[in-house]
Amino acid sequence: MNNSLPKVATPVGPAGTASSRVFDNLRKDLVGGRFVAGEKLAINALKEHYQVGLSPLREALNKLAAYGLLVQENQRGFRVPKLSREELDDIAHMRLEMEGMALERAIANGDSLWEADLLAAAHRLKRADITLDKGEEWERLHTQFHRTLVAPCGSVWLLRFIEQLHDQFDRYRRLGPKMPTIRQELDEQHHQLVELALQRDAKAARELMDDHIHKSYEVALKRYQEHA
Amino acid sequence: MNNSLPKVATPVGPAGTASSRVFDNLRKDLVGGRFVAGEKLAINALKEHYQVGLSPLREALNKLAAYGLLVQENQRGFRVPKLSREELDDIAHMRLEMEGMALERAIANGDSLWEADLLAAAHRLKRADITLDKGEEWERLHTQFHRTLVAPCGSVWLLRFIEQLHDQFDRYRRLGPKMPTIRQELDEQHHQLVELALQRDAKAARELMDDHIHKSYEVALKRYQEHA
DNA sequence: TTAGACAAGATAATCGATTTTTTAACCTAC
DNA sequence: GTAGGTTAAAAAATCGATTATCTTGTCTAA
Repeated sequence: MNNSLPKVATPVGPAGTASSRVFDNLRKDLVGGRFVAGEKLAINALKEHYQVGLSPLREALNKLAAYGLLVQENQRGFRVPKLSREELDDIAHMRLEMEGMALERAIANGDSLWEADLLAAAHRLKRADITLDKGEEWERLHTQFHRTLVAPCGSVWLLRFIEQLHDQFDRYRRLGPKMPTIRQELDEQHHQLVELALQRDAKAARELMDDHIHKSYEVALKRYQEHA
Repeated sequence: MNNSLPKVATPVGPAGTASSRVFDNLRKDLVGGRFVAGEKLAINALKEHYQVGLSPLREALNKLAAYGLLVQENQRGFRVPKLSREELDDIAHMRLEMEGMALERAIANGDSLWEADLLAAAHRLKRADITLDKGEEWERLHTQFHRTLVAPCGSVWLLRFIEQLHDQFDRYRRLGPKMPTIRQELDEQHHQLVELALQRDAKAARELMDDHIHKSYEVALKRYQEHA
């Protein structure tokens, strides 16, 4: 086969449409706390910032509103949702229920490929942590680790909800700077979770997951309270 | 006060923006089965059908995609999601977990205003059924009843997920024509649910809710299997 | 025949400009 | 001073047209 002129290529292109690109970037920035909660978005400024036209930008904003990372009010644009203690409690509580459920099911269903993925994800996460990266890459790997952990739970909708809750939770967790002490503790738990998962100890794994979410919750709460 | 020239009025107008109007209509039509699963949407045809311009229509489509009632593929538009036995099972299973949880919490939290709302919602639903309405109104009241039942569960996110699951579930349930026999049975359960809720019998209520969802699931499954 | 190339038509995505609505500032009458 | 009203500016929503991409049918060469 002659490959002098690769037909379509773009095998790992930076995604197709302007709309999807700005959606990804906005989502990252909203979750990462680069907007202040309650703020009204200045669409023209966003247009410049993300270097897109009005139409793709508005389409991205609409998607984010349906996803819950923005609030849309008829005729008066888009806002970043407010933060509240009540909502943080709600999100954490839902994470407890849903990730616990998902983890138990994943441990029941996961095959050996899953075990390998899990070890790999945990290892990548640990290395990124050692590297003391600026954080963005650690966040990506952290998300990926938790995603992998529950991936074989067997429910597409459960995974979808969990992902949504993570994004919401991270709006609180990522309000402030890193807290090295507790972070170490949480990192330790990641590895323990892998071990328990490999041992197929669903009960212990769920208890540890509960504790993990509890500790994360305390971090998020502290940051929320210290925030303003 | 002189009311010769009512200034702004529109106190209960048919919603503000073209985008939100077409979103509501499309959502209703998608849930009600007026599109065939897997179908690719012809945007120009929709523009005519819903009498809107391209921009508000696309914004609505984007929101519906983020919500899960449409699938968006880069550069090739929007499709109605396929139906599958696996997904129906998933949705039903998630409904069991989440509505059960919500009902228990609602029974723990609900006040006397809730009791009144619940009785009212159940009564309206029963009357609509007697009227043998074309169905659209019954559907609205049915949704409203289930929403009321779990409303005071205390979790905004749980309610949000349940609503999303209902929309998805209804894509299956509303595939075919009504089934009067089983419908009667399900209607009966609505009233029993109210009774158990008023008695604050969380355990029995949850069991009945499980059964209710199971029966609905069987209806939906049958319709899915008979469908094509 | 059939895989690949090509062109024409259809559709999706985006842009630039217009229309509509809200917001803010100012004014006036009580 | 303050409620109500007017208007100018700003912002949101929408439109009409353009650009980019995909799809389909046809043709050619092996």
